[in-house]
Amino acid sequence: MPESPFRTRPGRNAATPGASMSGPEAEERVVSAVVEAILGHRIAPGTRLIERELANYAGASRSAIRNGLLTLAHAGLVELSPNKGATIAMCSPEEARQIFEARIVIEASVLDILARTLDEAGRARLDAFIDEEHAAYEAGRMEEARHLSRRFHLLVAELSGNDVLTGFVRDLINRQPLLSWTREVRQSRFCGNDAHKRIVEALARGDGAEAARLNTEHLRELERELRTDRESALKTVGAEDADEVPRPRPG
Amino acid sequence: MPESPFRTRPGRNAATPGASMSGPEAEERVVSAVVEAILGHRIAPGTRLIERELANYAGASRSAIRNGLLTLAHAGLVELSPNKGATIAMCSPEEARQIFEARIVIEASVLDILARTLDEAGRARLDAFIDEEHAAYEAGRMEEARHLSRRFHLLVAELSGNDVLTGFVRDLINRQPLLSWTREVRQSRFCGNDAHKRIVEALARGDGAEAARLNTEHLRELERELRTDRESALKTVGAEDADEVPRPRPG
DNA sequence: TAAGTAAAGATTGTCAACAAAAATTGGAAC
DNA sequence: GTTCCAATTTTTGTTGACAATCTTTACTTA
Repeated sequence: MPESPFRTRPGRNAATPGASMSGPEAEERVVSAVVEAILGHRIAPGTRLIERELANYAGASRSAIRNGLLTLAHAGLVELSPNKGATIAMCSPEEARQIFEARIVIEASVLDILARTLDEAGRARLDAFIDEEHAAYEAGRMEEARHLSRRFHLLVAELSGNDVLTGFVRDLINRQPLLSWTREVRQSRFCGNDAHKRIVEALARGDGAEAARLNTEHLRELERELRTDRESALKTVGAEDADEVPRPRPG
Repeated sequence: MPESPFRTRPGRNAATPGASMSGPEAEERVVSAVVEAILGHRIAPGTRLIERELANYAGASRSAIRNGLLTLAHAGLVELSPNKGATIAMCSPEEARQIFEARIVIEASVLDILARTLDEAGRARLDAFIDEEHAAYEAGRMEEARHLSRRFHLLVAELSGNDVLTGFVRDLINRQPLLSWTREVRQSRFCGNDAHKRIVEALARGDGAEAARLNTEHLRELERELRTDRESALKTVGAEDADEVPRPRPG
């Protein structure tokens, strides 16, 4: 069984390595493995991805890996430089700001659309989702809670019925974990506050402007938290265990 | 000299075929050739792209072509289906609606940002651009005018300083020609009305809301024109010269 | 010790050939 | 004339090998 090419936390692997079967699934396997690893904060930005290692890991040929990396690069999750290879993308503070700005304006538009078109079925899905999210949080299943918290914004986009905007939102959400390279993001206010719930209530009232305002506030708070996390991480960067969290290699 | 793989209008080629040199430029050459051909309405949506033909045309190997097609697929310009190959993407009316909706909301946000941040240099660039656009229109250089007309919306995004949103706008604009498959889009109101000029004026006043409103109106009119073009094209589809405009092949 | 340099190793970029799948062609039956 | 089916051709998918490039290592020199 090939070893995971990602440095992982002890007892937690990036994904189950596939058999050595190849095919179009192999490409997807690599893509989703990398995405999952990024989302789970198991790879740090700047980590170099080596084609051959990924190929062995996924039981695929280098061509499939190459395609997968191209896909990831287009999604902004990895950076490709000619003759140098692929690394997990690193977001500068400025890029992070732009991503948040983009999320704010696009999600505001989506909420505005949704407030006008939300039907009973959609409302029911949102309510059920909020309950599920709350339950995960209450039960202390933090990883799941964080996952659902991200999914909420995607669900809102999906319900708006615009696949194009939904795709943009998905890309932006997937890049979120690149913005902070601390392993464990503070979860306190993630789902503790009922920001999502209040957004849904505004939507149910048909008040798109208020829903957008709440969402904007919510994202701004997230951005603030992230920035403080980032700053504190920079201060203590020398004290961490290099084996657990791979440091970005320059160049 | 290899023949163009695109059916072209007489006396007008998709691009100058490159020498048989290979390399990373080959991939870009194919990508830009296809993009240009789509933008110039020289390939119809649904046209099948055959790897070997593209390879001969661009003087590249199939690998490079394959990467290029993947890039184009990510941008939504071609569709890839396994074992079947690549075709120029076809937009359903619903997709077209979604693309316009996305443009409307994203460009509105961009204009809102820009109204607050536009400086003298930016203002000057916009004015110069408007002049250039007008000049091209007056001189009857229609292809250039159409090109500049699209570039205007991109320039606005660029000036907003948000690369993420700019990328989204670029993708959306590039897909525009897929929405109508008539060869010659009626140009009458494209640059004839001074929609762009009025948008810039609103921006200069710092009135982002008005700029956004004007832009939305502008895009809605474009969408209306496109829809009528599309409908009339559907009526006369049997009467056209099959050699000039390749019909989409089903499957 | 530090800096510079050349060899060795590792990694990516490219290609051509082969295998698998799909599209086309031709012909037979109705 | 139309429909079905098999053989052929075309096209895509995959692999492995080789060349070009970058990175590391080891060594020399100041």
